[in-house]
Amino acid sequence: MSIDLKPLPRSFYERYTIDVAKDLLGKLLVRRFPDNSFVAGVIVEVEAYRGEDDPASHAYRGLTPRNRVMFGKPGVAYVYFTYGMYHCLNIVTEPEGVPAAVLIRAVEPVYGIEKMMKFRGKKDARNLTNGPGKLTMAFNITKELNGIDMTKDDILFVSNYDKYPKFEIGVSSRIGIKVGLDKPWRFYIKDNPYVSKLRGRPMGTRSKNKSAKP
DNA sequence: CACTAGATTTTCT
DNA sequence: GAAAATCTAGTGG
Repeated sequence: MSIDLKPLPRSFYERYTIDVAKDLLGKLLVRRFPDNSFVAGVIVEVEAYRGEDDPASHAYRGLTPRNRVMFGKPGVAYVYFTYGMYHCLNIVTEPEGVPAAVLIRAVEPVYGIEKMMKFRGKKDARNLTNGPGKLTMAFNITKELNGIDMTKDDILFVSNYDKYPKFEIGVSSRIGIKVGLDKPWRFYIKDNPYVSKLRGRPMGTRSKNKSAKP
Protein backbone atom coordinates (compact mmCIF):
# COMPACT_ATOMS: atom_id res chain seq x y z
CA MET A 1 0.00 0.00 0.00
CA SER A 2 1.52 3.28 -1.02
CA ILE A 3 0.80 6.78 0.08
CA ASP A 4 -0.73 8.90 -2.61
CA LEU A 5 -2.02 11.37 -0.07
CA LYS A 6 -1.11 15.02 -0.24
CA PRO A 7 -0.81 17.37 2.75
CA LEU A 8 -3.34 20.17 2.96
CA PRO A 9 -1.72 23.46 1.89
CA ARG A 10 -0.77 26.25 4.26
CA SER A 11 -3.69 28.33 2.99
CA PHE A 12 -6.07 25.80 4.57
CA TYR A 13 -4.73 26.66 8.01
CA GLU A 14 -4.29 30.38 7.45
CA ARG A 15 -7.93 31.15 8.28
CA TYR A 16 -10.25 31.82 11.22
CA THR A 17 -9.54 29.02 13.70
CA ILE A 18 -13.16 28.02 14.23
CA ASP A 19 -13.58 27.39 10.52
CA VAL A 20 -10.35 25.41 10.31
CA ALA A 21 -11.41 23.28 13.28
CA LYS A 22 -14.72 22.32 11.70
CA ASP A 23 -13.11 21.68 8.32
CA LEU A 24 -10.56 19.31 9.85
CA LEU A 25 -13.31 16.82 10.78
CA GLY A 26 -13.39 13.89 8.36
CA LYS A 27 -9.82 14.52 7.16
CA LEU A 28 -7.03 11.99 7.53
CA LEU A 29 -4.20 12.45 10.03
CA VAL A 30 -1.08 10.65 8.77
CA ARG A 31 2.10 9.80 10.71
CA ARG A 32 5.10 8.42 8.82
CA PHE A 33 8.06 6.68 10.38
CA PRO A 34 11.70 6.51 9.29
CA ASP A 35 11.30 2.91 8.07
CA ASN A 36 8.60 4.15 5.68
CA SER A 37 5.75 2.56 7.61
CA PHE A 38 2.88 4.73 8.72
CA VAL A 39 -0.31 4.99 10.73
CA ALA A 40 -3.37 7.09 9.95
CA GLY A 41 -6.82 7.94 11.26
CA VAL A 42 -9.83 10.10 10.47
CA ILE A 43 -10.10 13.20 12.65
CA VAL A 44 -13.39 12.94 14.56
CA GLU A 45 -13.01 15.49 17.37
CA VAL A 46 -11.24 18.86 17.67
CA GLU A 47 -11.15 22.01 19.78
CA ALA A 48 -10.27 25.57 18.77
CA TYR A 49 -7.98 27.78 20.86
CA ARG A 50 -7.20 31.39 20.06
CA GLY A 51 -5.33 34.24 21.77
CA GLU A 52 -6.24 37.41 23.61
CA ASP A 53 -9.97 36.78 23.47
CA ASP A 54 -9.66 33.22 24.80
CA PRO A 55 -8.79 32.82 28.49
CA ALA A 56 -8.46 29.04 28.07
CA SER A 57 -5.67 29.40 25.53
CA HIS A 58 -2.01 28.91 26.34
CA ALA A 59 -1.43 32.13 24.41
CA TYR A 60 -3.84 34.22 26.51
CA ARG A 61 -1.09 35.81 28.59
CA GLY A 62 1.29 36.42 25.76
CA LEU A 63 4.29 34.66 24.32
CA THR A 64 6.30 32.19 26.43
CA PRO A 65 8.93 29.62 25.47
CA ARG A 66 6.33 26.89 25.48
CA ASN A 67 3.65 28.53 23.34
CA ARG A 68 5.86 30.32 20.85
CA VAL A 69 4.94 28.14 17.89
CA MET A 70 1.31 29.22 18.31
CA PHE A 71 2.49 32.66 17.24
CA GLY A 72 4.28 31.35 14.18
CA LYS A 73 3.38 30.00 10.77
CA PRO A 74 0.07 28.23 10.22
CA GLY A 75 0.24 24.53 9.36
CA VAL A 76 2.91 23.84 11.97
CA ALA A 77 2.56 21.27 14.78
CA TYR A 78 2.24 22.57 18.35
CA VAL A 79 2.97 19.64 20.66
CA TYR A 80 3.06 20.20 24.41
CA PHE A 81 3.60 18.01 27.45
CA THR A 82 1.03 18.06 30.23
CA TYR A 83 -0.03 16.40 33.48
CA GLY A 84 3.48 15.09 33.88
CA MET A 85 2.96 12.29 31.35
CA TYR A 86 0.92 13.14 28.28
CA HIS A 87 1.42 14.96 25.02
CA CYS A 88 -1.21 16.85 23.06
CA LEU A 89 -1.17 17.63 19.34
CA ASN A 90 -2.34 20.95 17.90
CA ILE A 91 -2.06 22.50 14.47
CA VAL A 92 -1.27 26.22 14.30
CA THR A 93 -3.82 28.40 12.49
CA GLU A 94 -4.35 31.99 11.35
CA PRO A 95 -1.68 34.24 9.83
CA GLU A 96 1.82 34.40 11.31
CA GLY A 97 1.86 36.60 14.39
CA VAL A 98 -1.71 35.69 15.41
CA PRO A 99 -1.61 33.03 18.15
CA ALA A 100 -4.16 30.25 17.56
CA ALA A 101 -4.34 26.49 17.09
CA VAL A 102 -6.65 23.51 16.81
CA LEU A 103 -6.30 20.67 19.32
CA ILE A 104 -6.81 17.21 17.80
CA ARG A 105 -8.80 15.36 20.45
CA ALA A 106 -9.68 12.07 18.75
CA VAL A 107 -9.28 10.11 15.53
CA GLU A 108 -10.82 6.92 14.14
CA PRO A 109 -8.03 4.43 13.38
CA VAL A 110 -7.76 3.52 9.68
CA TYR A 111 -4.25 2.34 8.81
CA GLY A 112 -1.65 0.67 11.00
CA ILE A 113 -3.96 -0.37 13.79
CA GLU A 114 -1.57 -3.12 14.90
CA LYS A 115 1.18 -0.56 15.25
CA MET A 116 -1.06 1.73 17.29
CA MET A 117 -1.89 -1.13 19.64
CA LYS A 118 1.80 -1.70 20.15
CA PHE A 119 2.52 1.93 20.99
CA ARG A 120 -0.49 2.06 23.32
CA GLY A 121 -0.09 -1.31 24.96
CA LYS A 122 -3.84 -1.90 24.56
CA LYS A 123 -5.89 -4.12 22.28
CA ASP A 124 -9.29 -2.48 22.28
CA ALA A 125 -9.60 -0.54 19.01
CA ARG A 126 -12.26 1.66 20.55
CA ASN A 127 -9.87 2.80 23.23
CA LEU A 128 -6.84 3.47 21.06
CA THR A 129 -7.15 7.06 19.89
CA ASN A 130 -10.26 8.46 21.56
CA GLY A 131 -8.56 11.24 23.53
CA PRO A 132 -5.79 13.80 23.00
CA GLY A 133 -3.25 11.99 25.18
CA LYS A 134 -4.17 8.60 23.75
CA LEU A 135 -3.82 9.47 20.10
CA THR A 136 -0.37 10.98 20.59
CA MET A 137 0.70 7.70 22.17
CA ALA A 138 -0.81 5.63 19.35
CA PHE A 139 0.85 7.86 16.73
CA ASN A 140 4.10 8.13 18.69
CA ILE A 141 3.93 11.92 18.73
CA THR A 142 6.19 13.58 21.30
CA LYS A 143 7.77 16.96 21.97
CA GLU A 144 10.34 16.21 19.31
CA LEU A 145 7.66 16.91 16.73
CA ASN A 146 6.90 20.33 18.20
CA GLY A 147 7.40 22.95 15.49
CA ILE A 148 7.51 20.63 12.48
CA ASP A 149 5.87 21.73 9.26
CA MET A 150 2.70 19.74 8.53
CA THR A 151 2.42 20.96 4.95
CA LYS A 152 5.23 18.54 4.10
CA ASP A 153 4.55 14.83 3.67
CA ASP A 154 7.56 13.28 5.40
CA ILE A 155 6.61 13.02 9.08
CA LEU A 156 3.17 14.26 10.08
CA PHE A 157 0.38 15.81 8.01
CA VAL A 158 -3.33 15.95 7.27
CA SER A 159 -4.84 15.08 3.89
CA ASN A 160 -8.27 14.94 2.32
CA TYR A 161 -10.08 11.65 2.75
CA ASP A 162 -12.99 11.06 0.43
CA LYS A 163 -13.90 7.65 1.78
CA TYR A 164 -15.53 8.91 4.93
CA PRO A 165 -19.34 9.07 4.64
CA LYS A 166 -21.31 12.23 5.04
CA PHE A 167 -21.66 13.34 8.66
CA GLU A 168 -23.20 15.92 10.96
CA ILE A 169 -21.11 18.14 13.21
CA GLY A 170 -21.80 18.24 16.94
CA VAL A 171 -20.87 21.29 19.03
CA SER A 172 -20.14 21.76 22.75
CA SER A 173 -17.97 23.69 25.17
CA ARG A 174 -14.39 22.52 25.47
CA ILE A 175 -13.26 19.77 27.84
CA GLY A 176 -10.73 19.86 30.67
CA ILE A 177 -10.61 23.63 31.14
CA LYS A 178 -11.97 25.90 33.87
CA VAL A 179 -12.31 29.17 32.01
CA GLY A 180 -13.63 30.04 28.58
CA LEU A 181 -16.47 27.57 29.02
CA ASP A 182 -18.82 30.04 27.38
CA LYS A 183 -17.23 29.40 24.00
CA PRO A 184 -18.75 26.49 22.02
CA TRP A 185 -15.49 25.58 20.37
CA ARG A 186 -15.43 21.80 20.56
CA PHE A 187 -16.52 20.05 17.37
CA TYR A 188 -17.02 16.36 16.71
CA ILE A 189 -18.58 13.95 14.24
CA LYS A 190 -22.00 13.01 15.55
CA ASP A 191 -22.55 9.35 16.43
CA ASN A 192 -18.93 8.43 15.78
CA PRO A 193 -17.86 5.84 18.38
CA TYR A 194 -14.29 7.12 18.57
CA VAL A 195 -15.15 10.54 20.00
CA SER A 196 -13.42 10.95 23.38
CA LYS A 197 -16.02 11.43 26.08
CA LEU A 198 -19.66 11.68 26.72
CA ARG A 199 -19.16 14.61 29.05
CA GLY A 200 -19.16 18.13 27.72
CA ARG A 201 -21.97 17.35 25.32
CA PRO A 202 -24.89 19.50 24.43
CA MET A 203 -27.59 19.47 27.03
CA GLY A 204 -30.35 16.91 26.89
CA THR A 205 -28.24 13.85 26.24
CA ARG A 206 -29.05 12.16 29.48
CA SER A 207 -29.55 8.45 28.87
CA LYS A 208 -30.60 7.34 32.32
CA ASN A 209 -33.69 7.96 34.29
CA LYS A 210 -32.95 6.64 37.74
CA SER A 211 -35.48 7.68 40.30
CA ALA A 212 -38.72 6.54 38.77
CA LYS A 213 -40.08 4.86 41.88
CA PRO A 214 -43.67 5.51 42.89
C1' DC B 1 -22.73 2.34 34.61
C1' DA B 2 -20.98 6.61 37.37
C1' DC B 3 -17.81 8.69 40.01
C1' DT B 4 -13.28 9.45 42.50
C1' DA B 5 -8.55 9.42 43.47
C1' DG B 6 -3.83 9.03 42.14
C1' DA B 7 -0.03 9.30 38.91
C1' DT B 8 3.91 12.48 37.63
C1' DT B 9 6.81 16.57 35.90
C1' DT B 10 6.89 20.77 33.01
C1' DT B 11 5.78 25.41 33.11
C1' DC B 12 4.87 29.83 34.74
C1' DT B 13 3.72 32.98 38.90
C1' DG C 1 4.76 26.24 44.80
C1' DA C 2 0.48 25.37 42.22
C1' DA C 3 -1.79 24.08 38.32
C1' DA C 4 -2.13 21.66 34.24
C1' DA C 5 -6.20 21.68 26.86
C1' DT C 6 -5.34 13.80 30.79
C1' DC C 7 -5.78 8.87 31.62
C1' DT C 8 -6.35 4.66 34.31
C1' DA C 9 -7.60 1.73 37.89
C1' DG C 10 -10.53 1.07 41.47
C1' DT C 11 -14.86 1.38 44.12
C1' DG C 12 -19.80 1.31 44.74
C1' DG C 13 -24.65 0.89 42.77
